[in-house]
Amino acid sequence: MNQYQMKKPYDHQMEDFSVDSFSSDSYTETPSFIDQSFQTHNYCLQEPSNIKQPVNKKQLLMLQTLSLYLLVQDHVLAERKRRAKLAQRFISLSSLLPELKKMDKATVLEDAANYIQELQNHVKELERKKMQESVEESSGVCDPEIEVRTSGSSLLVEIYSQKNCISLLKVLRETQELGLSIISCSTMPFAETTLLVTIVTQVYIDIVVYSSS
Amino acid sequence: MNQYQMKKPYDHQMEDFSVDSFSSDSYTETPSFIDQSFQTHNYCLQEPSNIKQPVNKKQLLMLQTLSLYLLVQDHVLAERKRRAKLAQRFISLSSLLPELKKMDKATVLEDAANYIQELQNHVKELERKKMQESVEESSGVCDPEIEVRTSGSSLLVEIYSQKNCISLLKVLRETQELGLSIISCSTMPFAETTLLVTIVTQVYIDIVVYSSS
DNA sequence: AGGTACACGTGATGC
DNA sequence: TGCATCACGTGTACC
Repeated sequence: MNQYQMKKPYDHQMEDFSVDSFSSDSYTETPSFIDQSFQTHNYCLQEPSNIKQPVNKKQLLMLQTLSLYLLVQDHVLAERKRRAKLAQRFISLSSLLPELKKMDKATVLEDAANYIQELQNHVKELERKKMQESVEESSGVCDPEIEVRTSGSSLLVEIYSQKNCISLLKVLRETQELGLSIISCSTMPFAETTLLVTIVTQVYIDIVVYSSS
Repeated sequence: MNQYQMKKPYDHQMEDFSVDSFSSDSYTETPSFIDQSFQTHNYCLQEPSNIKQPVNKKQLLMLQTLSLYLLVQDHVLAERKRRAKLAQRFISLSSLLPELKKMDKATVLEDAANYIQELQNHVKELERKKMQESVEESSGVCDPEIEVRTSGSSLLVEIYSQKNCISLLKVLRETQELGLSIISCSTMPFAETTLLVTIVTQVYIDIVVYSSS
């Protein structure tokens, strides 16, 4: 799964990038002059009278070399951290891809791109269907003209729906929830595309009927 | 957009990786011994009598060095090709990501992973809704019990639908397309979740009615 | 100026 | 055996 972390060409690729772990690499092992430099530094601290003595050319060169070395090591460390981050991201990304056989970096990138496009198309398709459905539905729900006539406690509701499918059961259930007892309900098709719904109800509790639209 | 191709640290990062374009890099420019080796080789070809002469140690060393050099150059070229491929894939991938500000490799990888997860969740959500809708719909379309009674040229159809929304208009339209003249159609809710549809029709042409329960 | 990111050439490793 | 891939240290550029 995580081949990115398994290769250890120089035998010093550690999780924490500890400098102490360097051993077999001639490029990165601590040069011999380091110890000498540190010893010189300690010596100066131990004998304050010598601090203001101008360091000789050899010592100066060593100090310069040391600071350069430390700078370079910093650079090496930073680069190593960056690579580790990239490797980790590669692993995370590849773990999201389906049917992943080769764990190539190139393959991971390519498959990720293909997979994203595939998902985008899928989403687009699904949302297209969803959209047209909701358009159909909302135009069916919002459009109908509703006419109400009363006579005593009786109520005549006429719904004139333009679209294919209004949720008749929902309408009837909501009617009942309003405290209206349904006496009869008839539906008739009209002009091939519209539906006339006629509901006769009886008010059996005291309510106020709000006309919306 | 394509920062991956813009950095030219050694001033020899070319699109076609032409070796001729190498100029300022001490690591990759053709060493001085190359010309000598080629001259030696040409000399041997021009004077066949000298071919079987054992080459001296210096010439042998040069030839060995040359072949090694060519091998190394092959390696360099292959690695360069690989890097170019990776960079290209990075560009392709990043071009698919929305709202991409930083074009970091690390950022591209992270954003790609996040985007994929986002899309996956989106698809999952959409398909969940789709699924439950189609389940509702199909159970509403397939479940209803239908009872038909005839009396002369009259037809009484009773549809007992379990679910929320059957496409009543569709049923009525198809009824008419079967050559049935609709006399009346009444719908009544029943037990809060079901709908009883009663259709009275008259057969006005000679047809054969198939029962597709 | 220091930090971040990159491409490079190189040696190593696995098929 | 080549060939492809990798991680590494390094030099460089941009902010």
